[in-house]
Amino acid sequence: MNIRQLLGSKKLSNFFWKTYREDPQNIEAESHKLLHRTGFISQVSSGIFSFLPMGWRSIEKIKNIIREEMNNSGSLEINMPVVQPAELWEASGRLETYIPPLAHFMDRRENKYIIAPTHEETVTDIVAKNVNSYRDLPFILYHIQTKYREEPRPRGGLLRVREFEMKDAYSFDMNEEGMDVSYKKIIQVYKNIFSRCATEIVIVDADSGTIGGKESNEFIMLADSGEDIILISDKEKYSANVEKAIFIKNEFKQENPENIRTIDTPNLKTIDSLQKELSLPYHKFLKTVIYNADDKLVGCVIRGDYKINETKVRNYLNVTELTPANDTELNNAGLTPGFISPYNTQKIKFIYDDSVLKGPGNFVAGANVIDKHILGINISKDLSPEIVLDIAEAEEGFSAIDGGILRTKRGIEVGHVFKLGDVYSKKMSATYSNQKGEEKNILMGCYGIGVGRLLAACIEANYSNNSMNLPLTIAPFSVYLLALQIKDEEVKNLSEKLFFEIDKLGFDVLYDDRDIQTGVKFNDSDLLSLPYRIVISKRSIEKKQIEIYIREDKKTYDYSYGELIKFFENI
RNA sequence: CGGGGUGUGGCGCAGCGGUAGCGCACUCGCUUUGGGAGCGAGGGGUCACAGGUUCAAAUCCUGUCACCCCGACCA
Repeated sequence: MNIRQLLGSKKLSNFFWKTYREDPQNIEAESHKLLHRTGFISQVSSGIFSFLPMGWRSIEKIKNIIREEMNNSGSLEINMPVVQPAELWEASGRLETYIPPLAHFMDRRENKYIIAPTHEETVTDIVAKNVNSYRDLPFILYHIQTKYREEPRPRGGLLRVREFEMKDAYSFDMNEEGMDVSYKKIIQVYKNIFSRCATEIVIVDADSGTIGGKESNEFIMLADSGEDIILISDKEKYSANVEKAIFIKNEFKQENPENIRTIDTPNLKTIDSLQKELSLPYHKFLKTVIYNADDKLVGCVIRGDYKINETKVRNYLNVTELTPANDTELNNAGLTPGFISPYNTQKIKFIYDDSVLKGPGNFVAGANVIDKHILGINISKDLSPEIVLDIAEAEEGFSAIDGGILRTKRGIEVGHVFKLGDVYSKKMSATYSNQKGEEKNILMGCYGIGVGRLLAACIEANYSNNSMNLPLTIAPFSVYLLALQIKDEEVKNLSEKLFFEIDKLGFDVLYDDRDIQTGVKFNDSDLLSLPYRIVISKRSIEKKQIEIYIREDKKTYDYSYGELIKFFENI
């Protein structure tokens, strides 16, 4: 390749690149603003974006890092289709249960096709058709493919979209031990990937949601703009998504059973107002919330010093819809909104949080009569709960199971791994014969990274005013070679010579050879904020010094030509 | 799906009953050019859409749609 061709796709006079001076109207997320202003993306519709040449270079760099690390781990790249027959999803049982509902279309012959939101079904089908023996196991397959999910609310530019590229990997093992090995292997791969993208991540215990399976971990990049809330123990041995987090509940001395008495509590419908009125601590109250769970009413009872974690309730009940019941539903069930209690309420199934058994024993609860509460309800004497489990939500300051104190942080979920076990292999007959010739279910794990979201998250983590500051590994280019007075032959020659030399050393150089205002070039360079910026002008030729700005140092240096080349040789 | 906000040239905005304007961007010319230039000359918009009120609608009314933000839900 000669220098002209090499320059072709790397000089701005030839590049399809448009930057914007102002933020687009309405948008909030900094990564979204910057992705737009630096011409990385172009919005097609809500949650659906095109990548432009500059943005696509970063995406490709991220994908290459992912590929290298996955391949190094021995995983094998494949490719699975986006369009899939509905039968595949019928086999796993997710055709009707997937949330949000699967996007689909009918072909000319009225056959139903799914636009895939994920690929467990497809990969399990491949394995069911092609694996027979324990000799074929274990292995890990992955691909980087487009997903489409009908998000209720796309947001934050690339942070939450409807169509996106995901790297999804799937492990196949003979037994639990093997599955654990694969799971740990991918966790290490993910650590490598994120550290190469220069993002600091926290690994947390997570809920497995629609995907299913038992154990699950999320990779969270800490950022105030993130939509996930996580809890980290200050002893740093425990961290979890709030959906999943457990904690040590306060215990109180068990009291002797009291007699029940009803009191007037006009308009005191909340624990807050009652607590003030009665001058009793929060843990003396029972909080009862009635939910509509897939059109059936279920009651949840928890001690007043805790809140209900709806994800935990949903998982226990194995339902898809769980919303607090409205007043009409409550009245129809003979309940009095604001004064509900499990006492003498037979029609409804109640789930108790285990906090109710940790003292003090006697509680204040609603009387199921308007403007009345009951004092002295004893948990074992009067209620004798049958279903007792953990349905409490962890909060800032609670005691962690490692002996530390839980702290709340916000973050962006950039990766998620699941131990699926035989959830899919059982339903889709992905089996193998073991050494004894017995047919066994293959145990699976699945592992995802959202590519575009990772880019947005890196920007959220690194941006400063009007600058993306992407790390060297994923910035669209490494060096911004800014030539001033480009019409000057000496400037042009020096610039091209330098371009070629640095390019040969393995750095992507973006050559700004545009014959436009100096200020525009500097501002574009600041927006893109590549790790290195070199300025060539008549001045450099006169002084025989070349100016380089090193972002990491936030400093400008003057080097001779030789020194500059040496500098890049030593990086 | 609830709550809020915004829709006017490519982008950001003003106009809020009398038939469309500003800045930037774009095209041409000259000058300038190490921090989003100056002067001059141009091109570009059925004012989101559909009804309605009015002599007259970007402007008022009704409805719809799109986008953004908060929540719900979700990887």
